[in-house]
Amino acid sequence: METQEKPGRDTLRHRLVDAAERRIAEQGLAGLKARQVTADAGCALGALYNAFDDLDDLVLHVNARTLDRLAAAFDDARRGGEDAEETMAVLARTYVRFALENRMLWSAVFALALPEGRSAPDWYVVRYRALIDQIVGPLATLRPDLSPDQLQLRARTLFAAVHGVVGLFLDARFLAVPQDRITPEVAALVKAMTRGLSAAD
Amino acid sequence: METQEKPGRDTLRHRLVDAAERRIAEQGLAGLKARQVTADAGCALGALYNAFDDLDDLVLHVNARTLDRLAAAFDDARRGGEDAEETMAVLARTYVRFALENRMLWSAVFALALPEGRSAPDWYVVRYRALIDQIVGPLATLRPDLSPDQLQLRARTLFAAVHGVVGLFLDARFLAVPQDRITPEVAALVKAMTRGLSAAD
DNA sequence: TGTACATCAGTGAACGCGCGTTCACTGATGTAC
DNA sequence: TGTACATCAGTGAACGCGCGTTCACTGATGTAC
Repeated sequence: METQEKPGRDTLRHRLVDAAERRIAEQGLAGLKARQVTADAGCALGALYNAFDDLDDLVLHVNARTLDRLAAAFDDARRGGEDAEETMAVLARTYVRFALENRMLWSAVFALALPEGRSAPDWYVVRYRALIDQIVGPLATLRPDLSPDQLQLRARTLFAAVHGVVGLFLDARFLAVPQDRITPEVAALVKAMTRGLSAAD
Repeated sequence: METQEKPGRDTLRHRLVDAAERRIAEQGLAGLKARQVTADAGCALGALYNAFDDLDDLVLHVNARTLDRLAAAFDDARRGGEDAEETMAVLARTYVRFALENRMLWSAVFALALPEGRSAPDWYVVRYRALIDQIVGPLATLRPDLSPDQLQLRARTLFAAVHGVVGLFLDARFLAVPQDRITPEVAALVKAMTRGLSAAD
């Protein structure tokens, strides 16, 4: 179903993803409209449906790109840490910075609600899993007591917890929190969660 | 602007909130439509705008009710704990159970996106703050080293972290996690976060 | 080199639908005299 | 007790708009002979 990604930097597909990415970054996922994005990409409305199945499909491609960028940032981050504990700390800081710098794009990753029956395609889910795996690495060092299965789970928990903190602090729905207080809070959270010996479970 | 809540159990306002609550519980926030909810409540479409400013206003009232119910559950929970640590653990379990049993209603609390300029009214925000205050109590006992300001912040972090874990595990967008594994993970998270002496920050 | 034909990305007007909100109107209830 | 009038919750047809998706068509490019 999914066409092989064409190599061309200037294919219509590529231009559409670019345009959609810009649009989402500025207006949020809800601000992405078929007419706008095709105009931005310099093609007709109908061409969108030649290049992609539908709008959701286009959004999935933007999100995949976002996930890839975070994965790349994680790659860099992991090279930065001396030991596992520091690596975890750096990963956390990286996540927070990334989420702050890519607010709209990052929320789009979680805001996209596929219709009832439809679930995200493999090439998409794979990217999310890759992110978790980057956490499993250092976590395994810090928590040698956990089984591989438990590590997978705990890595997700950690990710989700940090995600929750950043997310809730970001949207400012209820009493905004100054941004410079987010990073220390997340640091404390991660440090507590990764402490080996004394930690519960 | 906000009318005094009429006492009557059977006012149209009350019936509309009831109907909206049922609708959201079953179909999610996105499934709430003006026509449906007024039909369910047994009134004409236009009556909705007599009773409430608009649909969002109605949703706010449903959400307020949901927040109140969680607050009530927290009240009970706090009576259950022997010491502060156990109280925190019970609160966490309560939260998880509540979120699982009220999935749609609970996500509606966070999914409601007020239009650009508009922010949640005071009578609404108050309820959210009350929830946080219930956490501050036991947390203060466990972390006497934190200032009131820091406690407020940390309570939010804790809440948001748990929220993130439950939320991400719930929506099953990426690899669903069996429900019975959520509670232990959250327990571990909370225990780690509330450990006093050795904890960071 | 030239001609006929097939292919297919790209076009944009038109379709169709869902849905929030409005507004002129109704009719029951309460008040004044 | 009766009449005239005001009030206001409740009504539902109509408005208006936004927007995703389709589809008959165009025109450039490639292929066969």
